[in-house]
Amino acid sequence: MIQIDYANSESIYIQIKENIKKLILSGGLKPDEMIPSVRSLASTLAINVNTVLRAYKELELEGYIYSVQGKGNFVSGNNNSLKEKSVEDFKEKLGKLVKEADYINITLEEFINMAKELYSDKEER
Amino acid sequence: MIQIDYANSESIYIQIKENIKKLILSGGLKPDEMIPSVRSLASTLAINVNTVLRAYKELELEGYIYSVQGKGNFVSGNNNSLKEKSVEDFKEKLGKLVKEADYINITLEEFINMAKELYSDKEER
Amino acid sequence: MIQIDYANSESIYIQIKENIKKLILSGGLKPDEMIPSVRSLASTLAINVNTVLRAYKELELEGYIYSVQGKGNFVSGNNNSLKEKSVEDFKEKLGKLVKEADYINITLEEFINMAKELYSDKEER
Amino acid sequence: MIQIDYANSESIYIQIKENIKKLILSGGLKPDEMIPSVRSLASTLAINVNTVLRAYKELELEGYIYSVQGKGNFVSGNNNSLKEKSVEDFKEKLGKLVKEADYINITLEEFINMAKELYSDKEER
DNA sequence: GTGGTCTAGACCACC
DNA sequence: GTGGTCTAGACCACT
Repeated sequence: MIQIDYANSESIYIQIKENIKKLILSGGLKPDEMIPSVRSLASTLAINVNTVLRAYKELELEGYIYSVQGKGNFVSGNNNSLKEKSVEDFKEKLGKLVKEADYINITLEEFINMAKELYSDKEER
Repeated sequence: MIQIDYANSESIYIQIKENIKKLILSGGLKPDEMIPSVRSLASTLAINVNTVLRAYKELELEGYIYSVQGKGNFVSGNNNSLKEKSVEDFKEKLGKLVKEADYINITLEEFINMAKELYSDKEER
Repeated sequence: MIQIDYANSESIYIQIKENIKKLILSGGLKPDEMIPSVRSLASTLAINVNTVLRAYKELELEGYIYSVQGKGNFVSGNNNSLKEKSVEDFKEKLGKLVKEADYINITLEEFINMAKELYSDKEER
Repeated sequence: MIQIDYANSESIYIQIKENIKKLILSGGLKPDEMIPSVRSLASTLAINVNTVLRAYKELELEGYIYSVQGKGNFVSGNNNSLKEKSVEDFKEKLGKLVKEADYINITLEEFINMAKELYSDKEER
């Protein structure tokens, strides 16, 4: 369910955060569903408990999950505001990429064609 | 010519690297043109010589520039392979973004519309 | 495990790099094995932390190792592409040496004889 | 006759030295033949006079050339001892390469085959 | 504990 | 003047 790539330069807690965010936004984790306990996830991934704790704490601060003392951590219910925020984040990233495309002289047409290709690549899978 | 954003979380030497890469790829710096000396750039940006040196060293390792003892640092000549590499890097980033779009249910049409908007934003500037 | 020759004109960080490259290519260091921490190696060799850091950073850029924040530096997994690259590098060096042999009128036979001698020297050791 | 590669990490005066050494050892420059004057070579290569001076001074120290005040620099006559020395240097380099071949598991057969190939490549040219 | 960034300053080699 | 190496030490982030 959650995977860590040690060769990735991103720190472990960030990878956990991103992983869970994606699961929530894609619907893999439903509202009020329980996510793995800090200790079980730490032992599954063979990492330190503190690392998982930090990821969960930040997810809570950002509104993705809520924690219930003595019971566990659960997916937050108000998905809509989260989606909006993530769409905005996405647009910002797209904006940066468009700027970058400009530097290496990639036209809008080329950009769209690449995107189409990559989209259809996914569907074939 | 080169600017540093201290509010940016990227480290200084990475910002210098990216800055110069873009200048080279966009044609702002021509092959065999000399780039600012480590000392002059360091004093202009009010940073340490070693920080600039580090950025330049990595640019050299990646093939963007070459350095001549006692003379300075110069833009590398083989621009074509660099462009190819940067287009590939770009495609990889686009691929990641497309995956992300999938998580938040952004369709190809929506994606393309956003891209078009962002492209025209640029032209208006 | 790693040794520095101060009489050698090569700089310290280059010697560390070459040393570790050889250990990885010869199999002395296995994939995903941890290499000495920057601080421990620095104190063992009685050199500055930054010098080790620099060697490790370049090894990472060249794909020989990967670094994990807070954990350490580890041998990269994709040994095959590294071996290919090192064989190519080797061929290039051999090519230069053959050219040089030409300048001083060393024939192919003489060249091969020298090589045979040097190879058997090794085995006797 | 003499060429400088600015993208080469070797310093310019070393490149000039090596270039002239090769010309002498290969017979391109005969004993007592005059080599280009410091000033003419400097202007031909568009480099500083001091750089050429340094190269010539070292070549003189190593016995490859001799200089006559007011007349110029000339190829040394005692080629034999120079050849011997260069053969020894060559053997040392070959020794290092053989060691390196060992690290990446290149056998004597493979080594010889590569050398043969590279030798015949030359002849075809 | 681990790695990563930056500074200040020294010293060397090359042009 | 140019780049390159190394040191010592500070401070930060991550596990």
